[in-house]
Amino acid sequence: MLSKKTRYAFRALSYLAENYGGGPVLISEISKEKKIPLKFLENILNELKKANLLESKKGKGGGYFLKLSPKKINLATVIRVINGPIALLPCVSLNFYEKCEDCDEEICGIRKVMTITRDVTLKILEKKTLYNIIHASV
Amino acid sequence: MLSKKTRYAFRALSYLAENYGGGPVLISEISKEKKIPLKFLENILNELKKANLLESKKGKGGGYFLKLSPKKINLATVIRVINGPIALLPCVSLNFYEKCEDCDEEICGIRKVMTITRDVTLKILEKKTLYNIIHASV
DNA sequence: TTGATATCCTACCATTTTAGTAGGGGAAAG
DNA sequence: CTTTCCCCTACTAAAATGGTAGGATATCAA
Repeated sequence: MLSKKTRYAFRALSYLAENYGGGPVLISEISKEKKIPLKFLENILNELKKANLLESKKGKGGGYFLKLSPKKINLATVIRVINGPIALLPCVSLNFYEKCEDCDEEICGIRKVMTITRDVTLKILEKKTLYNIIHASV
Repeated sequence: MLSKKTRYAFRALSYLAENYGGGPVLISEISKEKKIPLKFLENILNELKKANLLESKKGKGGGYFLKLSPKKINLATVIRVINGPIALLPCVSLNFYEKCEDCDEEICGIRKVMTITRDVTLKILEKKTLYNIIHASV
């Protein structure tokens, strides 16, 4: 399951996507509108910034805004930044790979299934973007 | 990601699947062969038993064995018993559903994507069984 | 019927992760 | 040079994870 933090991230990003092109948005505004604890949100937005999804501006008239168009930010990227691996096993993860002990990867049956699972999941999460989630009714 | 406990469960079940039809297998044997901490494994096998996947026999000649054929135990079931929900969000889970606050499910874009993701994942995990993972090379 | 064998059950515990909070520092605008 | 607002470090409570300990209970077999 995705952490609460990740769900907050999606909500915040949706809000920023809706305001894309409209200049910086205050943390406090997002916090209020999307009901996300302010200081926690501060943290989340900063991580997203470090991951190059957001940009920020300090001082008056400052705030956060999307660095890329909502169509160019896919859900897999967001999940990886805030939540971590998408694969169900470390030995199957593309971005967080870790070898598993006591297991021959060549013949491991679980690994094979989890690889397939990862692939179909990624096919969706990498294709769907912030644009898709704010225009879901279409 | 699946917990270590879930991975232990899969390893133990694979062993029991390989020994299917050969009578009860000792916890201590599985523990030794699959390098799983004994008391922790005890716990896991008991949960699987309560979920009707295993049967057990006490006393001499006792142990654990699969209640159903390896072809009838699918991976989704095992994951749900030991790990919990398969969906990425509670509001999208079939077996562990929980309503999310501040979200209209009818129009929630994230929910829509996560529903699709759940469906493709389940399609695989419900189809693949213990038989598949012990005969992966085929 | 008693002892050995093996699962069952309850409770505990250390470590890590999650979900925050607190408070000051530092850049930018005016 | 002050106000606004992001940036950064540190702390903390609660829950989840990954186990351990030890006795209760059922079964078999001599």
